[in-house]
Amino acid sequence: MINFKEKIAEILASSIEGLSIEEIIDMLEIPTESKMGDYAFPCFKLAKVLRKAPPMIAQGIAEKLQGNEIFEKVENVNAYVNMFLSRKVFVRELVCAVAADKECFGSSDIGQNRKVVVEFSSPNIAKPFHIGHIRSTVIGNSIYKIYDFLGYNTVRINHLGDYGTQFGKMIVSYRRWGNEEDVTREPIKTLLSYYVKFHEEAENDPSLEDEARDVFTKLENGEQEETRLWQWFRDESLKEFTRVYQMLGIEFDSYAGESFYSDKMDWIVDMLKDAKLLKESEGAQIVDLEEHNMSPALITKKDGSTLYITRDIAAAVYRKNHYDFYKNLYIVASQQNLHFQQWIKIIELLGFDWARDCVHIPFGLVSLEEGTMSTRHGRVVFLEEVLTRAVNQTKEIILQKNVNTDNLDATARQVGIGAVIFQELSNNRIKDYVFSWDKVLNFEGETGPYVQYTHARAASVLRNGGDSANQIIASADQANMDFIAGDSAYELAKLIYRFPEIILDAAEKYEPSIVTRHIVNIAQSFNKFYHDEHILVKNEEEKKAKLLLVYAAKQTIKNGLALLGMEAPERM
RNA sequence: GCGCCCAUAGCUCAGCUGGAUAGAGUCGCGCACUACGAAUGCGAAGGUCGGGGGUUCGAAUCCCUCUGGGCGCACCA
Repeated sequence: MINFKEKIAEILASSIEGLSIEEIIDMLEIPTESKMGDYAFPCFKLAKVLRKAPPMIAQGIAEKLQGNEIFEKVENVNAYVNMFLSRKVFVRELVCAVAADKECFGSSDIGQNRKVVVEFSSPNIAKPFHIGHIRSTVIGNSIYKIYDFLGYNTVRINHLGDYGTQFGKMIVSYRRWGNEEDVTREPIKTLLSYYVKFHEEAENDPSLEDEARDVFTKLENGEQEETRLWQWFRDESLKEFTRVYQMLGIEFDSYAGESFYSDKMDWIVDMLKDAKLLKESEGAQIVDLEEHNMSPALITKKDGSTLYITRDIAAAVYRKNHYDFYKNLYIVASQQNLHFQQWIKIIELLGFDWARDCVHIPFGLVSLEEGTMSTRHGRVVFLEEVLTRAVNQTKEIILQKNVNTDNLDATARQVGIGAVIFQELSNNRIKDYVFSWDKVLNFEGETGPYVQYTHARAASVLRNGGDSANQIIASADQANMDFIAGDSAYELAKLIYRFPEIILDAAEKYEPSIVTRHIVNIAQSFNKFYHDEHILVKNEEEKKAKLLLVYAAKQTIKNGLALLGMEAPERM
């Protein structure tokens, strides 16, 4: 597909002295309103260099550009050179590109197969998968999809919270108050109850905390009985997590969690020691980060057992050795900002220049109307329940609307779960939000079902279009673009055209919501086009051209949804 | 106390590497199903961009400061 921005920059470069094409590309803007053109070039900055008033400069440039065949019109308004592309040229380019690329439209080989490790989801074993976990899970999955689409060689890692003192607590609690049957029957709920029980009891009997730490140390030393219990808890928990991942359609390449690094702790501690970074303080081993304006990082406790920062350092070094990553991404809550700053700094102090390739991608807090979520106090909303309710509601709506779907259950799943995913990816990830049933079960306005509905509607038009859509797509270049050069068709085409650059932007900023917002815009624009113009007209030539644009919109929405981890039903 | 983040329409949010009259959705109001799917579309209404300084031809956007809120700061993860 022609890069019009680049092309315009080339043309401009020949009529402006002293500016490179790259500089011009940076300066080119898309005007706030389309009546001001498709691209605009502001001339204010040139005033000093050229020693002329900006409007004069703009006037001069506009005159030089006049008559170039890719422009329909070029005018000078308020020191801006406003450029209107030839609609026919533009729309032909776009529609043919989508027809040729299909499910690859928007993809790229910019990644050159370089390795990108994405760590996401990473729930704690033996705790329920609640609405707070959805963020890392869904954002991470989307970032993985985006990088994959851009030609990177991606690795998805679920860094399970399957280690640490909490397992000491769990084991202590199980031995005192638990039994095997309950765990087997309902693993997570039961294990959670042990965890809660532990904390209740520990309030009156602080020695339990020491006992738990002691048990964890045994676990870390590989004692048989502790290891067996831990392994059992882990296996049972993973079964439940897998069920949620299946509902969400999410997979991982590795479940190497914290425990995976347990035998690499000495290695890391020695490495830190050799680098003279370790210091003893109150019986613990720390890395002093004062000169980097951070509090010290605790590497080992006074009893010698490790902390999660030790395991994160080990994980990073292991991943560099094992994957030789180009980028190592962590989709983890913003509460852990300091933790990441600390260990990435330690990696740097160890002399590893790849510290800069480790990126913490934080996101905001989810809370409930009652307050912060707390597993211990039972203030949680289970993710599985959210997904199930969304699916059930979708089913009701479909039955109400009496639409013919091939498979009610499958469609309700795609739409209901899609609604939850879409909402999660609608806002900037850094924002905190309060979970609300009303909001998550609302399917009108800027929602997942709205975008999927638009896709299904476009699919319906294509089905009703007569000639097979494939035939029309195959001969895209022969279409008469006059029929899709009207205002609403052109606006739609422009949005679709920007899809590839939107994905690049989303990747660069690690921000899936950029994709989400854009496909909402495409859906809105499509619906407007749909209302403004009759598509299935008698005139075959006109109908074919319009169907091509419908196809382009449908395919782009589908590709966009896929990047969010959502499906695009043909009917709903 | 120190550090990081957030503040834009009644509500939820875009826009933030400076550019033209600050945009959506939602709530409420008024319209449109005898064209291809009304989970839709159209219209009107809704703003001291938290306050105050500064930089600039130009600031929601950059800098300083204040206010309000969130998160974090040693043996949890």
